[in-house]
Amino acid sequence: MTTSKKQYHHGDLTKSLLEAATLIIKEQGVESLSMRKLADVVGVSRTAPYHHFKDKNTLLCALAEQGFYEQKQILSTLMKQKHSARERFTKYVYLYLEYARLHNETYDLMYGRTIWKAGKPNEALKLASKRTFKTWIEWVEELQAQKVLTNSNTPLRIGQTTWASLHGLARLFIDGIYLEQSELSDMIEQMVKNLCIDESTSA
Amino acid sequence: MTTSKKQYHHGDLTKSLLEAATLIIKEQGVESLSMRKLADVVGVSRTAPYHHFKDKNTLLCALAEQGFYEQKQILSTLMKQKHSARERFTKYVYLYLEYARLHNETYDLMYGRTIWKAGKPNEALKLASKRTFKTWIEWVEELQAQKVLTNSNTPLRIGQTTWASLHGLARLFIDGIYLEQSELSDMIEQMVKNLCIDESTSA
DNA sequence: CCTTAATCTTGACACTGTCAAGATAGTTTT
DNA sequence: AAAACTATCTTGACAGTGTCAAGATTAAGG
Repeated sequence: MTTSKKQYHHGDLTKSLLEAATLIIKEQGVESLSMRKLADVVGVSRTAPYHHFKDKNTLLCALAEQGFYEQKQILSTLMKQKHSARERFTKYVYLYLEYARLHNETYDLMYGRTIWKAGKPNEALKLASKRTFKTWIEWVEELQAQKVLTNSNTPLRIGQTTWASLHGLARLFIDGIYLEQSELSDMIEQMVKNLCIDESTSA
Repeated sequence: MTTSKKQYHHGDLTKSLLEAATLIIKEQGVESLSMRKLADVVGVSRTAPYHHFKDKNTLLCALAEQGFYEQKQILSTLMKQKHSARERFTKYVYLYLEYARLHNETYDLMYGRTIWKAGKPNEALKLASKRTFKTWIEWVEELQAQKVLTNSNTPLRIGQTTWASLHGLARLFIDGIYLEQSELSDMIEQMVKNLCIDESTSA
């Protein structure tokens, strides 16, 4: 697909594998990604991928890792925007759910049990997730100072519970439990109301 | 295990399978439950279970279904208790997370993608989940009337978002992302604050 | 007692992850 | 340029999975 078919050496298999895997999970779901099919798609023998990823789990970790970079990017961008703090937070909630919806299979790898419970997360993955989380907590601290999020607890705790709420909403949608896509934005609005300090107080 | 070893007919295989499966997922996780191992544990040939459950998926649906009955039980019990509405709600949040923690593998089947996305949920399962959800929404309506939950939206919407928040917290714990069990009750308290109307208002 | 229906078993197939050993092709050293 | 080395890829194999088709065994009903 990438280069001519009959090369013994592929060129950059690692990269090709990640790209193909990303595409497969997006179109067919994580559960139908197999090392063998992946190898076949890339045009290489069944075990070739094992010279680039120790495990299937390691491959999945790499995919999840990418997701964390993207998500951290979203965060950083939003933190630096003009607009009011409250507007930016609201926008973030929208973006968070949009990310989850658009990259739902990656999202599942990032926060699902496939890696975090069953398989064991990579060191690289742990690091990436920690960094993203840290960025989030820093923003929460700002948002507390700006009277968008409550001050009734530490940034860590508020960050955890707020994120948990977003995560829950995301999961219900991407796991196919809330099906009505049309109700999503309504729920988001309500969620924001739950999470933020009453608007009249901050104004 | 249940009866003497050499019976050709097992007695009540359906029941034995469910019991054994429940035990296996509790001790080893859903992902390491296989039809063949299950059959072996119960002392029967590999394909015998297929005369009682069309699919592996169907078996899993049955397990999830049981979970919904238990959860509805918790709900109903709590709705009828004395105490103030707010106390009961707080208690429910604790119980919800306790259930998720104690039966984390069942919880995953109930609300996870294994069934709802990958496999297809049973009719029986859909019904059970709908009933439980309906009970929940009814209670939310009461709680709104009693000024515990906000009135700023319909019972359905408030029920959805509130539940999403609980679900998110539950998931982060059972999927092994928040690991500190000690922080749980602190998070629960904060979550309740987020979800409920300010205490001073309702008093 | 003999038929019928319920229940369970054996064999088989296609698929999975992964290991060990060998093949191939660039790279480096002599 | 020849030889040694190393990175990369392949073939073969094994144990495990879900599940189907066909046959064996036993309980229940007439």
